[in-house]
Amino acid sequence: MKNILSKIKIKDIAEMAGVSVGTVDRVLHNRGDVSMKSREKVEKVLKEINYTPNIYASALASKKTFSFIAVIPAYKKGDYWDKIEEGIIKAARELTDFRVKVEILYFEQYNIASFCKVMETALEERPDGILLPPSLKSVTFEFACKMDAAGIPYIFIDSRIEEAHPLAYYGQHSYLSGCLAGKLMLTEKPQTEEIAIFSFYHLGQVPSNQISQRMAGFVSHMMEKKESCRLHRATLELDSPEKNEQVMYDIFEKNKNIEGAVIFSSRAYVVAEFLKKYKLNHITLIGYDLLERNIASLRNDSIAYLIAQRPEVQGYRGIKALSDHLIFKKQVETINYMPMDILIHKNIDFYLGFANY
Amino acid sequence: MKNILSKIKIKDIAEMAGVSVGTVDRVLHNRGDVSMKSREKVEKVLKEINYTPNIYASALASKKTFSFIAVIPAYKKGDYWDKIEEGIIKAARELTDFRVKVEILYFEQYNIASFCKVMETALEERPDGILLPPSLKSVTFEFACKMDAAGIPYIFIDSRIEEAHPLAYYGQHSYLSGCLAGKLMLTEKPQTEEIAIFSFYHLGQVPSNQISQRMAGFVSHMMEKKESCRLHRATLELDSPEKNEQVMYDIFEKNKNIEGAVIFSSRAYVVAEFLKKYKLNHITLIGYDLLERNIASLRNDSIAYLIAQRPEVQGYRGIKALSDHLIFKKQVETINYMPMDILIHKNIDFYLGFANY
DNA sequence: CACAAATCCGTGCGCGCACACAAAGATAAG
DNA sequence: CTTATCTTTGTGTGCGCGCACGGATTTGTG
Repeated sequence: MKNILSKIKIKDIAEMAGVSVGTVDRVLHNRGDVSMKSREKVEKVLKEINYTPNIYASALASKKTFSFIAVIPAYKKGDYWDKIEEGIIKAARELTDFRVKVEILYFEQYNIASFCKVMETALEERPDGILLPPSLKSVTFEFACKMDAAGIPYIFIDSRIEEAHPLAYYGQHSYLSGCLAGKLMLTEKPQTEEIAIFSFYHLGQVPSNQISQRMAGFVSHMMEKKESCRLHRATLELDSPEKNEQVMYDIFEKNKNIEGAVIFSSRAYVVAEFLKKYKLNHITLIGYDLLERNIASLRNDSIAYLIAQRPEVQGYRGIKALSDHLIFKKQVETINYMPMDILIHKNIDFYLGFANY
Repeated sequence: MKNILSKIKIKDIAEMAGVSVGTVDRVLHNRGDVSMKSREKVEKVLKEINYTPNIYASALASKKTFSFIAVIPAYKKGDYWDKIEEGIIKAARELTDFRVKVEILYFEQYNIASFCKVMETALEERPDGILLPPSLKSVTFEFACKMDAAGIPYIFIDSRIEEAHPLAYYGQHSYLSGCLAGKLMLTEKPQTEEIAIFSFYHLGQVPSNQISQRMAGFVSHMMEKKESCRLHRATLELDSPEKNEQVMYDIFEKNKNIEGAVIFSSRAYVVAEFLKKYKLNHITLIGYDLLERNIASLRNDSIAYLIAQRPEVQGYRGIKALSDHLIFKKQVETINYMPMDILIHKNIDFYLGFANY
């Protein structure tokens, strides 16, 4: 009864194989200096039993230290990246007893020069692993190659670059999340013939793959299921509330038949707050991500659906993937699409009240 | 730079306080035999620094062993309880190095005598913690009292009994998940005036709180939002496919205007497969839980929505709550409602492809 | 055949902690 | 002041493992 609890340990293996623990250790970590005969004896035993080392004892005894670097955009509180960082920090805490240090470096979002600079410093530190969201494809790919060359495993979060070879990717399937938005729109407004699509854009900014792919998915779904539907596109700007208000006013004024609106960035609240202000509550708005202002708008019904992608889990699992690979020698799955969580007024509270880790 | 990695240890505290490690240990675990003077010295240091013990070293050194018992219904593969057990086993694996043994005992679902018998044996084993889904209220409450008296912490999963005092509860808010079903139904079929509600029932069975509360939530939502809507209730039986088919045939034949159907148990596939067979694809069906046959029906569009509640997470967190409480001395949240995940054809694959732990 | 070099292997220490045990100090009783 | 008793404190051992060092065995060389 009791010995269910005590796992097989190296000492047991040594006895079974008729060698010393040192030899078993050398075989397990195959660091040489073992004769064929002993190696075979040990390997035979290993094949028979199912040895799983006590990773805690192992970490305790190990003198190796690890340093990971997470490179993410500087963010404001309540932002999408805030959640990502939350997950990174949670993972970091759990790993301190394994001698892992996680450093977070920030770059200016949409600014490619800033991204490059931060990545350079990250590489200079020669960390054991790096976590980053891809930026401009060509540039990111260059860094990916450098990391490959330096033998530094790296994790992509948020979005993905096909050409690179990260240890793992954690993020949404952007295109299909766009289709999902389309599907939700048609469920909510099966009859509608006109829909508004808003994008944020700023001159000189790096466009987001993520967002353009969502849009592509949405458009393709609409084309397929309701070809007759007209899509009105409009562009908003960061930090230009008056201008944005004008843009929205124009589009909704000119096209009274619009019954639905979508916004593929995480700033749906900009549109939501406009709809609220002008009491356009016949318009179904669909957005992405659980920013605080988005949630508020979901609660007051100016947003109908939010599609979420568990950013905190992306950060958490990203870091964990590095430690699984480097420390615990576990196989890690390469492509990890996040669930596309559908949040509405009715279920948001339970979602928020729950830690997704 | 490097010493960020090395945390404060007991030895450090001992030096700072000018006592030996033994004394610090005695203060930390307050097991007496410490003079006021030394205690104060140590506590002063503890207040200044933020000591977090290395739980792995601690577990390694500790001679304590723990035994948990999980009491769950016997299930068939692919069932809801299969997922729960999956989570329990995952947690158990992670805890073996902490000298935790988890034993799973099965009772016959809906059979109160069987439940009692299994609970008796569980109690006789005097485990350190018990995890169980409440059965009949009065009976479960009695066992709860016994466990309280014996000082055995217990976890409720799946559903909840207000009167008892479990260490924690993990499960859905049944009533509100019923409301959610109502909301989804009205989104999908805003015009419908007739809806069918199916229940499973068997003579002598213990009725499920879970299910009746979901129904209550659904009905109340419909009453509030669309009073005119007529709800047709019908009862199905386990293992009576022909009889069930007759019941369904009758209800849909007699009420040609029915455009929606709901089923609050996890066996939506029974209705779904009927709808598929008779090509009643104008009927929107809403069900619960990701049984394999439900998923198949979601994929072939005979189920429109499935509401899921992360059963594997319930099992996992339930066991983890016991170890958090008993071993790691962490505070555990008492009421933990699971997110109400909304699954449709478009997002099911990503949900299934992802481990929710 | 002696001795050096190379290969192989066992032992011992320490990671941070829990816990037992013995030592030392304080107090009481004679 | 001595001895017995109780209180308080320090030290030592081992949990399972990684790792280094030194010893044992084999092989090679003159």
